[in-house]
Amino acid sequence: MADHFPDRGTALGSELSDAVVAFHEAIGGLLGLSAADHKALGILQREGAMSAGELAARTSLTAGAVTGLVDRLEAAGLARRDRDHDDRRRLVVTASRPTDPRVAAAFAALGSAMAEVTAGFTLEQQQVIARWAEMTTAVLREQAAALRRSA
Amino acid sequence: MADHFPDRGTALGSELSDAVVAFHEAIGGLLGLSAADHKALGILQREGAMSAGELAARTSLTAGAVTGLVDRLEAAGLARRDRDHDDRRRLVVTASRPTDPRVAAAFAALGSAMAEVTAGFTLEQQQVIARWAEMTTAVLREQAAALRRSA
DNA sequence: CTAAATAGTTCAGTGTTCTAAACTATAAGC
DNA sequence: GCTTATAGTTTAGAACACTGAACTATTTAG
Repeated sequence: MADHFPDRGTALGSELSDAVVAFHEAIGGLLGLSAADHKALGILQREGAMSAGELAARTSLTAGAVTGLVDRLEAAGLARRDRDHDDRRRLVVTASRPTDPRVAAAFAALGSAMAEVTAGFTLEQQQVIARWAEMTTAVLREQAAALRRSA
Repeated sequence: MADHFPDRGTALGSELSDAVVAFHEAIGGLLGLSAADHKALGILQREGAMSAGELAARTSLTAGAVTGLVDRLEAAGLARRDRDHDDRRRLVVTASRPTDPRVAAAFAALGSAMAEVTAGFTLEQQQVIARWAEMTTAVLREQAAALRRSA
């Protein structure tokens, strides 16, 4: 994703983007998850517990594939299956906190390293950065959605 | 990748990170590439042309798998195979500019949207953001490398 | 109460990509 | 010039996750 961008700003952005992806992959590798499974876990973490059917819709997988997906997440101790009390056909899939101490350590290390980075900026500067991050996130989401539509 | 982070700064970072991954995936989907192939293409774009063996080392794939990988990239018009002049056993794999007009359009759209974001900040603020991006990139790379070592 | 619909699981078959090993072509050492 | 090493390709087989369809359990409608 690099040298499509001519100017320095987007070059920086693309370096950052690569680093983000590399970190995601490293975490996924540690958990023994494929990229697809890791992505599904991300959906569960971000959007909270949901039924298997909803997860199927969000991942564009069939019901059968979701069964296997949840099997793998559960086996890795990263998600939980519960029956819905009201409708006992339904399944509630919940992301668990990863119990692997290496994962916890990884997030702790990232957190403290990022805290150190943050400390290098004034509060005002931090607000500027936050605003940029918000705007950039919105742009990326919008562009990704547009791409999906055009595909 | 979401709710591991307690504070707002890292929450923002994780949103940004998700958005980056989503954009990567959307581009990959448009090109009809698997995540692994897309990643390999990224390596080629970022680090420049390299031999098949070097690509194997960078992707942790066997020689045989790289043959298939380069086949797919070449078929998609995203990479080129050339014989090395000095050592004619060697292959030089070069990433090509994607010819698909939708990809070009996607990057153009992203570029101009990001230019608009950038325009919302003073030069001084842009420098702050750039510094933050550089530091964050370094932290992420370092943490990813540490994770890979521990795995 | 029975029939139809719905939620998930299981299973058989398919496609994809990987590894390992045999193979081809080229280079380097002696 | 042989011999050995190296670069990449080919091939056979294994692993894996997916789809679609049959199946089980539960709920809803008539």
